[in-house]
Amino acid sequence: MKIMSWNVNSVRVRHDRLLALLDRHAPDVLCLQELKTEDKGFPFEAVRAAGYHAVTLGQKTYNGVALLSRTEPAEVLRGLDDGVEDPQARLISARYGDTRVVCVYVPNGGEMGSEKWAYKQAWYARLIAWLSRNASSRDALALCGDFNVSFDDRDLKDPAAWVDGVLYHPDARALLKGVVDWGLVDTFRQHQSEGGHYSWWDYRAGAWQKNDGLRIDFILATQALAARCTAAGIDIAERKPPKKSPDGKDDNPSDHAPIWAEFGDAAG
DNA sequence: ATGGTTGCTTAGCAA
Repeated sequence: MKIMSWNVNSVRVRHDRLLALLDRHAPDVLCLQELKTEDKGFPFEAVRAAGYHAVTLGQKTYNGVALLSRTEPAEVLRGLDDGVEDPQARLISARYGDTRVVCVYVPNGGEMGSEKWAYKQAWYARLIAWLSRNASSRDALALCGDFNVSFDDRDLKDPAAWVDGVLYHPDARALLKGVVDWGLVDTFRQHQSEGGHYSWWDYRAGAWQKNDGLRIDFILATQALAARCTAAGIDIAERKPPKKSPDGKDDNPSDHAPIWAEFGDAAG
């Protein structure tokens, strides 16, 4: 089973790239974040024609998440569903066979001390509560998406430049640790211990050209699932800006690269 | 350089 996750940064602008990604990787499940459209703007027909089921939690302008899959999803859950008044579409989950997949777009957090930072802190706490309500760390579960936090110095080109910000402040790292401590393993680090592997490069200031990136997208697995993880990686080629085409038609990449993890079949 | 770029929605916000 190959699980992928991609912050697509507008599913409408990335329509052709999405179909190409499905063709290139043939994932069993693809988690998408930042659809930036309501459900009616999602390309259901094209995805179905490519051989995928799709369940979505869209939102106008911002956020929005989806799960694409070869097999039919079961037990689809939308939103944090905790009684908190919150219009932001940031979580969708479904079960595929024995494995529950959770797709999240964690809030960025703006600046430390801001209202957005408070929302990010609260959202992490609500996510852990959601996990405890809807799953067990003994189950096969993959929590995938854009977590807007890096784990450690290996995950950033320039840790000093980010340590006071919402993506890498010690208080931000503590939020991510809280999720991992619920009972999850970073599948990428099961297979790669070196630094210099990133999943997001700011569009601004030539970050891609300087490889000034951060690894903030993860596929986190419970021990039951992580034990079957045979490989994991990042498709950085998808992030590479293409040569300007002669007709001037934009074919920009998302600012995030897709990430993936492969899992063997469950024993017995 | 309080900068830079992209997307949604149309001048300002979010990332």
